[in-house]
Amino acid sequence: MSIKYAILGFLSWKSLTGYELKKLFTGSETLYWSGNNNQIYTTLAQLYREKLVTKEVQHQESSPSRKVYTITDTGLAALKQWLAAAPELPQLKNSFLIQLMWEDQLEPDELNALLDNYEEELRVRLLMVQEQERRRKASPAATPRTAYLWDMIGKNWISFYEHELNWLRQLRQELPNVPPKQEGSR
Amino acid sequence: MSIKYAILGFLSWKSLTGYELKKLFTGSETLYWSGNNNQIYTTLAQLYREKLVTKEVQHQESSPSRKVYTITDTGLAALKQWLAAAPELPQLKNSFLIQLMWEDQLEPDELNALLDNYEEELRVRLLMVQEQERRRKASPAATPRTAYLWDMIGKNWISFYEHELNWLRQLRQELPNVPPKQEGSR
DNA sequence: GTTGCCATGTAAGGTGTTACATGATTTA
DNA sequence: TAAATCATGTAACACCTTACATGGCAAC
Repeated sequence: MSIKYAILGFLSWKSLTGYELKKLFTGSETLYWSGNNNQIYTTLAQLYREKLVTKEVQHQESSPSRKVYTITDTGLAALKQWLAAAPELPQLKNSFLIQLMWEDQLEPDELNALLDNYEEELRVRLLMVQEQERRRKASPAATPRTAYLWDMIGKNWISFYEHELNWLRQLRQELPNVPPKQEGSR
Repeated sequence: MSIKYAILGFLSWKSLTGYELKKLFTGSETLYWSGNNNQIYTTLAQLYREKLVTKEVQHQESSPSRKVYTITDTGLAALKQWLAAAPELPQLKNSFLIQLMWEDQLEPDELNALLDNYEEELRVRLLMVQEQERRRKASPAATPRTAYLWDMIGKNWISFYEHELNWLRQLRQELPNVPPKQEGSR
């Protein structure tokens, strides 16, 4: 349940509304919930129940009242404890690799179309992440250390996709040299 | 819902029981459900309802009767369609990167302990995956092409963890040169 | 006039994990 | 005598996504 701590993290910098948090999540690869407002609003309600945040309701004539959330001392303590807690390993789910496992059952041109498709999607995503990074770097960071860490997080993502692309290119280069499938080899 | 097609994939090679499938899933990084028998048994029931597989019950005196599942022609067609379908991008969830986002709030020695911990876990996992690969390569593959593809899938995983380790080492090398956090910089 | 921004939420459904339940046989 | 293997499954819960619902205001 790291969305809880991601929210506390942002609130440790400054008080925010659910909507502002949603915008911060949107367009971040790392915060993979990416603007899923359901989880943001329900998690905020949960944090409020657990007294890790306080809520200030700002009534407005027009449309819903803004709810500004502020982290409590208990919240800060909970955040700090999580920050120091044993990290989990990354969780990578790549259904493309599952497809590849039985790719032998496809015709060469079908496979080629599949690989084209995957390569194209990877390239588009890489460009998106690079663009995101460029924009993020433009906004100032709290400390040089934070700036460095966020840069490294961005690099992690960029090189993840670059790496996947390189792997794919190697595969596409070598595959024609591998004896093709035998017909009726089921 | 790719577990459905992963099961059909295995059944396209030979008929299997739920228990045998469970063993095939266990210890595969790619098949990330890794021995979650709940999903295997429920998915098999679903595949049976959808007539993508047939079931042969083998009664045994002692303990539950084995249920051997066989793929149908409809099942083979469904599998082939999925194999040719547009691949999804990999989905990477790395809560360690989320922790890093606010690591500024930790003391240098706490951060160091965290990085130690992550590096160690990565190294252990890398060894596990390499060992898995070594064992998998020992068992014969259906076709040279399948062998090649499975090798590439293994390489993808190994280099994923190697890559993450390299990134971490770079971070640990550069971090001491970055000005430390300012006290009370909340 | 349609799109986008502000701002909150609910409902439903899909996916995934962990624990529980049973019980015989084999291996250490 | 304890454990692992064979073999099936259920229950509860956690997590995540998508769609729905409302409605004013500003910009193009």
